Amino acid sequence: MTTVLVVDDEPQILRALQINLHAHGYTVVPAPNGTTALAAAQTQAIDVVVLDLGLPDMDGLDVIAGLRGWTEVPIIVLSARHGSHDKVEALDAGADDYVTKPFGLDELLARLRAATRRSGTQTAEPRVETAEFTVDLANKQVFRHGEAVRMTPTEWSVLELLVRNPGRLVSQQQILTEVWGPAYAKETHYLRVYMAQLRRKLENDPANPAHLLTEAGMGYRFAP
Amino acid sequence: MTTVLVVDDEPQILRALQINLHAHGYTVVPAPNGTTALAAAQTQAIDVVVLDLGLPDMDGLDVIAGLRGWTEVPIIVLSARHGSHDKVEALDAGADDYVTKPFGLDELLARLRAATRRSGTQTAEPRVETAEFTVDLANKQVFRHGEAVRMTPTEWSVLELLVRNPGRLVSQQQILTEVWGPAYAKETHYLRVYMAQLRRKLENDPANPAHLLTEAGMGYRFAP
DNA sequence: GGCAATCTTGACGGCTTCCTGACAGCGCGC
DNA sequence: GCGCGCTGTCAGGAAGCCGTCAAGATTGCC
Repeated sequence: MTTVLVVDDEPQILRALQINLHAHGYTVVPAPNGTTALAAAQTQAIDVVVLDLGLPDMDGLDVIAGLRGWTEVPIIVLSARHGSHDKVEALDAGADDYVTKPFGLDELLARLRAATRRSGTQTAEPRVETAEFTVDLANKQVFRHGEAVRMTPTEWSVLELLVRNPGRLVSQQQILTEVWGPAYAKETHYLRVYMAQLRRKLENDPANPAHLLTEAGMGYRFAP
Repeated sequence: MTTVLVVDDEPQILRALQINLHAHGYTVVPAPNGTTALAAAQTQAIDVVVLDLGLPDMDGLDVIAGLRGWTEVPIIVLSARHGSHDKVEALDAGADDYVTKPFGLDELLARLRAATRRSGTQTAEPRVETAEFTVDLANKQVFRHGEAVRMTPTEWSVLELLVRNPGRLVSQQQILTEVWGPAYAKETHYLRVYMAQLRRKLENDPANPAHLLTEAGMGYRFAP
């Protein structure tokens, strides 16, 4: 099943795309603005993004840049602007395709197929493994030495964010804003508690973690 | 150097594309029809194909199919037909993109860049390398002779600033204001301490640095 | 209401990071 | 040689950060 993140600020278009894409077998994750779109991309497995450039809260180009900062997921831009300058900007920012409104649903579907066909070969597996534990992103399950490990919602959110950025340093701020919300960006104590719990559940030697690493003053890192 | 196979039956368009693409740094392999196009793709290393659907000898869709039989090279279709049916057919046949005539050269170039970015340089990460160490900007990680080197937040900030300006002289003031804040622009002592630490961690001979150079009285320079 | 699971909050010890001061070395002009 | 300005080196202590444990809140469920 292919999951499409659809970003559009007009509710009726969002709804229409949602219905039509769903009817063609896609799982749709709707987002009415850039902020929720970026948040959704971090926490869910997205196969392709359909992005309307005209958003209320931030520039569409910044959404592209935000996504391209850490993921190669195909991005198809929708826009009412026909100017070549706009197309060039979006494509150079990292978009894969640019479709001008009005567009036929057939065409969008074909471009979706083209985009997923390309990335499909290099399939990002929804499963991350280490020597000690396995994280099944799709099913939200964690195994350690073959045995299922129970996670609380918060534990899972933190773990998922780290595992979705393997090898990448994730700042405390980023974890806190993604998991608890922007108002909690300073509550670093939460993180210490939950990192300790995750390590106790997943690491062989919680005091000397092999995969859930802390970089003092910088953030945390998941080492596969 | 990126090589583009341009397939078009109209000599003047073919010639125009050839000149313009060449002017933008591409190597162009021209082909006036489908047969020579397929032959050329077999005998030369092609990075991306620009294909006009209206060919004299065979259907453009068959050219796409012929290429897709053995290669994943990106194909950008040019066509005078605006109908969504044509687009769907071409895309589903294996094309990566579909541009309708008339089109701006800027747009075609942007789509070329998008296509080659996807396929060709998937290893092109924001990484800066020297003979002795590698700085991974995206993951905020530094390797020296293959081994990860831990950086403190301040060390990383200084290093990142220098590495993001390779070969360029960065004044002490600039580093101090960027890393510590404008109020610290005079605290050059901080810099000496941290440059020493960076060199101790990264240089083979910290006393005779090869990459983190001092320009007396001016600032510092990163030499790749 | 009672219970269990989960999330917050507090306290404390240990460790990392940062700042700071003292001193040595180098290049330059006189 | 000598002073001067700039730079590199080292080490210690203060401040802040991190891990740990355990005791309240809060929530959802029976």
